[in-house]
Amino acid sequence: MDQSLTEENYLKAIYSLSRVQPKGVSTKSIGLALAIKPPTVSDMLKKLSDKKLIQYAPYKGVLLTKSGEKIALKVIRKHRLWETFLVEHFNFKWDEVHDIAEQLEHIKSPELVQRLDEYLDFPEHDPHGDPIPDKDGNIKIRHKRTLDQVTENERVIMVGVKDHTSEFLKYLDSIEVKLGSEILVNQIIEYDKSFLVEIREEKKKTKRSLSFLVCKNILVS
Amino acid sequence: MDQSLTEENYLKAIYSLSRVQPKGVSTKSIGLALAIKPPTVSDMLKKLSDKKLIQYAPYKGVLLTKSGEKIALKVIRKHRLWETFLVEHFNFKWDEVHDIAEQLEHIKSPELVQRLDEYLDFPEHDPHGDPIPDKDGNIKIRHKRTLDQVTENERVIMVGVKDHTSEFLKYLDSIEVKLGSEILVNQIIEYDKSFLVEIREEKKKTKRSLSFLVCKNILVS
DNA sequence: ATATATAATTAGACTTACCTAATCTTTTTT
DNA sequence: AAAAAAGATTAGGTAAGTCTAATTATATAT
Repeated sequence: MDQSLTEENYLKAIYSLSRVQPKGVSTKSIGLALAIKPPTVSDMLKKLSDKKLIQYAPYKGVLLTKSGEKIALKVIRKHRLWETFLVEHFNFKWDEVHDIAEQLEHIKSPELVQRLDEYLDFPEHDPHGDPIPDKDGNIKIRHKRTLDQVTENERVIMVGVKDHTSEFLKYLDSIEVKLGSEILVNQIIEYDKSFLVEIREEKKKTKRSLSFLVCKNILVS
Repeated sequence: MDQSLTEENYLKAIYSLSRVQPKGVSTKSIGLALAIKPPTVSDMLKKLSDKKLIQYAPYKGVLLTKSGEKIALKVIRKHRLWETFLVEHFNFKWDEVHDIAEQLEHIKSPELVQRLDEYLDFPEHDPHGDPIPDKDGNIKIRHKRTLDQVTENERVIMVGVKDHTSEFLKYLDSIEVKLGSEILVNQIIEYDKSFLVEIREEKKKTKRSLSFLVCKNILVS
């Protein structure tokens, strides 16, 4: 009862999209996410539906069933564990691990995942701050604010990113914003909604101006 | 110019078979090695030949070209590095790693292979004693004797296995024969060509009887 | 040296995962 | 409420990698 690599990718995409569109995910959006044309997506939805991995009625959006979600979470678990491994043990940077993890997440060996989890001492978050589902598929989804929702004079901690692209992550590196950084919002500029902040890292304090778009993609607690 | 997973498996199989049949590998034997029927193999040989990865003329045996060999060695390198990693860092036993490495060997990321190699401190042999090609594809092939070729009263060191099946490896575990074990050949029984040996492991000496078949599959130096 | 056995290839078909073009459905606009 | 736009599906086709059945080529044995 093993899924193909392709099926796993569809389930993962549907899982991610359903967090944004909880009422149902469109064929089109799945196609966009996976760079696949809608008719192909349509065929696959039929197939996943036959396998009872998604709830699907033609022309309606799709959602994962319990068993579909279980599989998606397993793949996401592997992806995030491998990313953690690559950063912590192989010295990759957080912007370099996505493509490799995209391959490693499809390795089929429950025993290997278990050993990996142990080796990393059961991490709860990956290098981007995303929660790692445990081996039973439980995932701690804390609803986090983005930095743009923070008010003036608040002090917050950076705990994740919404944009996972290499470009964004490298930009954060360049301005020395990382997971755990303390961010003090000094002033919000009305005109362009940019934020003047102070970033505090053990002993080092740096003042920065962050654009609205950047703030939108920084998760804080 | 990347090979498919399937193509990589064919190249690897041809590489291994050509060590035993250096004049050329038959379609049939490739099929047997990969559990694929000869007509399918025939098609693939055509394709690999078009890509100049093998020397192939219908009805003659095949051999790898320089570039085909280079690819085969890269895959073998990855396989053996991953096996080493799994045993040394994830506490897998030497009979458990083959199937997982069979998947990991197809991960495409030169950077990852490099980091893996560094992490392992550039190992020269995998957990079964097989040599690991270096990053330029150089492999140290020492012609090793099998234990059955050893004469009475010789003292040798176990350096590898010819049979890589889980069954054989577990049998060796059960009689406490491992890489590095010192083996003293006390007597060779004419009747069934079995060997009476003494296995020396730091302080422990054990007398054993090893069948001809077992001796045939133990490599020594 | 011919007959037979073995090996390899060709022919035709299937599955998975993709595509384009055409045809519905549904939603949005006017 | 009808027309237009957007979205989804159907129809038919392609490539990779597999198969079986039939054919052809080579090797072996009398």
